[in-house]
Amino acid sequence: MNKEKRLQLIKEIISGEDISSQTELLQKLEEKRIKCTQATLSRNLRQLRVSRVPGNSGKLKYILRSGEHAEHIDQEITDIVHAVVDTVWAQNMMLVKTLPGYAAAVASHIDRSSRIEIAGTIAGDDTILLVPNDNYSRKTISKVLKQVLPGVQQNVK
Amino acid sequence: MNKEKRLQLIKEIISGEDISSQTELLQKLEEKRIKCTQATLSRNLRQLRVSRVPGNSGKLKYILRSGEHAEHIDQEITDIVHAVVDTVWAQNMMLVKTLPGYAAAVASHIDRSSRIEIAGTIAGDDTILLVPNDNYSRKTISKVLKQVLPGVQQNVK
DNA sequence: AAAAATAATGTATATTTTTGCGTCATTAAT
DNA sequence: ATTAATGACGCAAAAATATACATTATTTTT
Repeated sequence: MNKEKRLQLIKEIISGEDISSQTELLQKLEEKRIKCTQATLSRNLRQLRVSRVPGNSGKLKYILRSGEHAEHIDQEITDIVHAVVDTVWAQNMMLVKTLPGYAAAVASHIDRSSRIEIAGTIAGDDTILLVPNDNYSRKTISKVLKQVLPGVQQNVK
Repeated sequence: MNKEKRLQLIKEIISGEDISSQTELLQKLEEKRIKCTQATLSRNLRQLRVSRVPGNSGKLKYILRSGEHAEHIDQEITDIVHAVVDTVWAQNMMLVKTLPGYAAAVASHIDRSSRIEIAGTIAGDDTILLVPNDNYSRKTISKVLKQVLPGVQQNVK
């Protein structure tokens, strides 16, 4: 089982070419030796907030909602992560502290992960306010952030 | 037969409330004495570039695609209200999404209303976090915002 | 004004997506 | 170390959407 890898690949594929059905995406994944069922894809796409929109040609295609213009997340991850200094919970929201001037970059990175668990972020200079969507626990959010910002230590409680 | 009217109504309905299926939309239309079939809706939605996206709650909903907003971007915004793209509730706070770069201006506008119901706002580039004071309901806050930013459509639920 | 071309629509159906449920795996709690 | 809780997944069925085809309306051309 390698969900993370699959999610990453899904993002890459749909932002790289026009995919119009889950079955089609399934095949593309299979070419990369990643197998799952269409049902799983349906769930994954929701989690990534991928949506199917009428493209310019009129044909339907999948797009990353918040990451339309952005490139996929790649090697830079590790760099960005180093800017994170601390994470704190308050009022059911997470405060992510960064090195001065890095908040925007990290927030943008979080935004582009398009995770459904996150309602939105607001970045100042060295602090990010991360607002979870309703009904997601701190624990869940922490997990998500762990995926989005691998290696960052978190104070869950 | 009155396609134009129907298209207009579709836009109004889906931007005013959360609709999650064409059948549901069909019923809303019928309430307004506009009748057609699901097949026609499917075609109309494509024409309007409406798409179905996983909303914050995880549930699917129809939205008018960014083409609209994109047009706005080039234009000069005369009324600050027009910069507001969407409002979302999460964690008992309201997220006000704006066109890129407009959050500060809109937030400032909200602040200057000095409404007691609002504890404060924090603005990023295109998102405002509006923090209500304790013991004010979502509904109340929505009403306040309606007064402060007249004409902005809100999804209360 | 008739004919021809184009657009809109409904019906029935095909295609696609979503979901309830059972199972197995992973993680947390006792 | 067990047991409980959570998450991921496949399968199959349900739900939802898209479309081929036929028909009717609308517009354009002659």
